[in-house]
Amino acid sequence: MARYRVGLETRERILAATRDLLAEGGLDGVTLKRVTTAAGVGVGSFYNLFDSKESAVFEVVRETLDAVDPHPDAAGEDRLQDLVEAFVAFITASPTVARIYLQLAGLGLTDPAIAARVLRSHRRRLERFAAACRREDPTLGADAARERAQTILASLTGFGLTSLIDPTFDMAAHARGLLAGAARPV
Amino acid sequence: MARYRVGLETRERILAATRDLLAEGGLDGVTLKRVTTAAGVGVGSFYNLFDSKESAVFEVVRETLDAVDPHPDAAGEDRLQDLVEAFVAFITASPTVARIYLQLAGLGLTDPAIAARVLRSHRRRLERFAAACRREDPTLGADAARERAQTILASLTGFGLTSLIDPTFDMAAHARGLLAGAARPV
DNA sequence: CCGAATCTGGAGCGTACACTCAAGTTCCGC
DNA sequence: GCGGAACTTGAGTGTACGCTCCAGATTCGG
Repeated sequence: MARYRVGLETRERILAATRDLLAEGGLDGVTLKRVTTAAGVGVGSFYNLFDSKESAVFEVVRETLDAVDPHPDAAGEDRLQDLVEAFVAFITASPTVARIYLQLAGLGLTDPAIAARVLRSHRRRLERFAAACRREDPTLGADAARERAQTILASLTGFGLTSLIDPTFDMAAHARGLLAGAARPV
Repeated sequence: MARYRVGLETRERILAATRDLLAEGGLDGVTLKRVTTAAGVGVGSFYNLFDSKESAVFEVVRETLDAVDPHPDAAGEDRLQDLVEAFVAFITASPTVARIYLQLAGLGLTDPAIAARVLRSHRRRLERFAAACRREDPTLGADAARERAQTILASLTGFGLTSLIDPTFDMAAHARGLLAGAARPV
């Protein structure tokens, strides 16, 4: 939608404002008025550059999701430990954005298009975890690796959620325990 | 607020309507108009019996949370396995209500009063899990038992969340694996 | 430097929502 | 069966929201 240079810059300012508001007050904190005010932009300009409020929010979330994966180009080489640590860092470093991810993930979400994208992102990460599992233990079959990856990723998600609920929960420590447990044979 | 018999009955009808709407369309599906229409009650009556929409919703969630705990009077006797199975049943049997719980739990929640109640409910369940852990392995210290309980409960939460995101995720199977892992010495 | 495409702003639209209020009705202890 | 508290009602209030519209300004290829 943006063709001229000014348009692209405005777009960036809007995304930055959306990101800030998201981090500050969660999904409910993002309203059109606040976004446009924070970006110093008219409402009309917003709709010249985005289809809807939701599309701007989703773009920010997508960027955040992509950012969590460490050097995705070298996905074929990362170790399980790196993936786990990256996930922990994602949750602990930017809890509000993580909260938004979990919120979008399946909770109160009515838009099936967004739900589908979240699921796709989840599956992609799952495959990456599974590959790392196989690399860690080459004797593992494809199915067994996927099972283990599912367990680890689901637990990690739960750890993240718990750390948002209960500030005393030490996510990093539990994640380490998870890794130790996963290394042991079942 | 309700003293007369009619008042108590109306209150029950409102709660039932709220419960249905919650299960049907999530938090967003609950509006004052829908609740009062479904309950066959005027808006004014609602506010004669509840402080706010939120308080009615929270009461339903609280009841649901209480319902998940098996025979809470005999809390001193239940086995870890029972607690885990009850949690799994809670998620799989009423996914929409479970979704609402997770939503309230920390995601997009701005009301600190409700956040505090969710945390309290979480802590209560945590203590129960910890006690069951100690009963299962009496050599466990209080702190070690609480750690283990935290791991199990957080993983369970993650399993529940994942099963809401990804329909192919088999929560019951992973919960069994969790139990087996917890029984093994670390 | 022209003009068509792009960008800008913000008043205003329609809608949905939670909640109030005042007037009338029912309940129930005495 | 009296009286006051509890209950009921729904039109109305205020507010917030996402989004449209469009006239005028700006950009930039030719």
